[in-house]
Amino acid sequence: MEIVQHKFFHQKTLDLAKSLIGKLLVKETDEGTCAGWIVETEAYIGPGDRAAHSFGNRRTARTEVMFGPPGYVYTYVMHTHCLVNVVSGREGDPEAVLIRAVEPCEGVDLMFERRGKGKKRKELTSGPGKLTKAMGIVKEDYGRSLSEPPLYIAEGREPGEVVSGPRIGIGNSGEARDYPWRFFEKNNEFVSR
DNA sequence: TTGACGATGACCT
DNA sequence: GGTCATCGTCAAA
Repeated sequence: MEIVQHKFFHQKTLDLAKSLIGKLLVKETDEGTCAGWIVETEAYIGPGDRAAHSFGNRRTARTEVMFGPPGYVYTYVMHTHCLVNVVSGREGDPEAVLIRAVEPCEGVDLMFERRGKGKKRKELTSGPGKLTKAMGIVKEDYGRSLSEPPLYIAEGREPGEVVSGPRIGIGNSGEARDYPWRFFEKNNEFVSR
């Protein structure tokens, strides 16, 4: 598995969100290694994005990592689930890319064990909360570098056609709700919704 | 301290 | 399509 060059993270957040499609998200644990091709992402650009946790440069213990340099992990706990983001933007710019869905590549048996044997393959990683559970990504991964094990981004495959659209689940966020900042691989069955 | 509130998913009808 | 589980984070008291 070839880890991406660190400079890969040094591009505009919207470009990074699109570039991540087709890359591999890899997590190594004591139980084994899981990897999946990224098929769906969303960009969150703090300063002017009402839907982002870092809207208006709001800086708290939780959003702190987004103010640092790109290429680090921002995990967020939602109800009983955990969501994973890639920190983007220059140091001082609180931007991030949410990974919403991946297609299983390696460690599929382990994913079934974590998600439940009875599940369909398609149900394994077709959502932001599902993929973290399938791959064993936890809130303790907050702040890790994505350029080294146990959690990293690796070169993957050439994606099919990548299209964009409005983001999901951000309800009452003013104009930001309609920004086409969600990117996904067209006709891929692992894309959520 | 406390209370309100989700970038969701699973299960119900 | 609707409900609810259930918990960290944040801001106010």
